[in-house]
Amino acid sequence: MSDFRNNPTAAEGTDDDDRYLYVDGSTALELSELLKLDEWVETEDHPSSFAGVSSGSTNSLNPVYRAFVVGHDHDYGPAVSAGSSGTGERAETRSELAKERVAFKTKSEVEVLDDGYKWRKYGKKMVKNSPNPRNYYKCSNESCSVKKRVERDRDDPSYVITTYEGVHNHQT
DNA sequence: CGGATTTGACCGGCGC
DNA sequence: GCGCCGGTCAAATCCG
Repeated sequence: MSDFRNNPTAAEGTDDDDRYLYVDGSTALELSELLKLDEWVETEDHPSSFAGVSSGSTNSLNPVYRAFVVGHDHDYGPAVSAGSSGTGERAETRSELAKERVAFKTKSEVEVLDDGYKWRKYGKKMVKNSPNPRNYYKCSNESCSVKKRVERDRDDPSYVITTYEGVHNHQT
């Protein structure tokens, strides 16, 4: 159940501190972030960028990017907890985006897709909901605070979910 | 030798 | 107030 768009599983309520907008590559987003997404998509679209690990294995060059989104952290007022009146969904708080998150779901055997940036892994964690570990990367550039989070799909291990956080303030 | 990984520890937030 | 959970740090290690 790749419920990325929203999590009706309120039963747990532990995960999902942010919401994801499920958008296809064709769906139009009115946010300026879309431009960036587009950029990313285009970047990914170039198979030449798919260097991957030197495993030499025949990686399936059949990328299917799918999800992503723009969420904002901060301002997570616990005030919503009282939203017992049905669903207190409000997807209109997109006035200010403190941080931006873009998640790609790609079908690939290699988790590390070369997007042209140098990443330094700084952590690995096991998430409770998935048997697969989650890797944390950070842009190697000094003044670039972009972070990346890579994990495999819980249901489809053949899919890799890469979540970018922040924007690069430097060229490739 | 320098820099990237690794892996466990540490920490802060949220829920109960 | 305590414990769970996710995210980050940092020291030791590995690799080029």
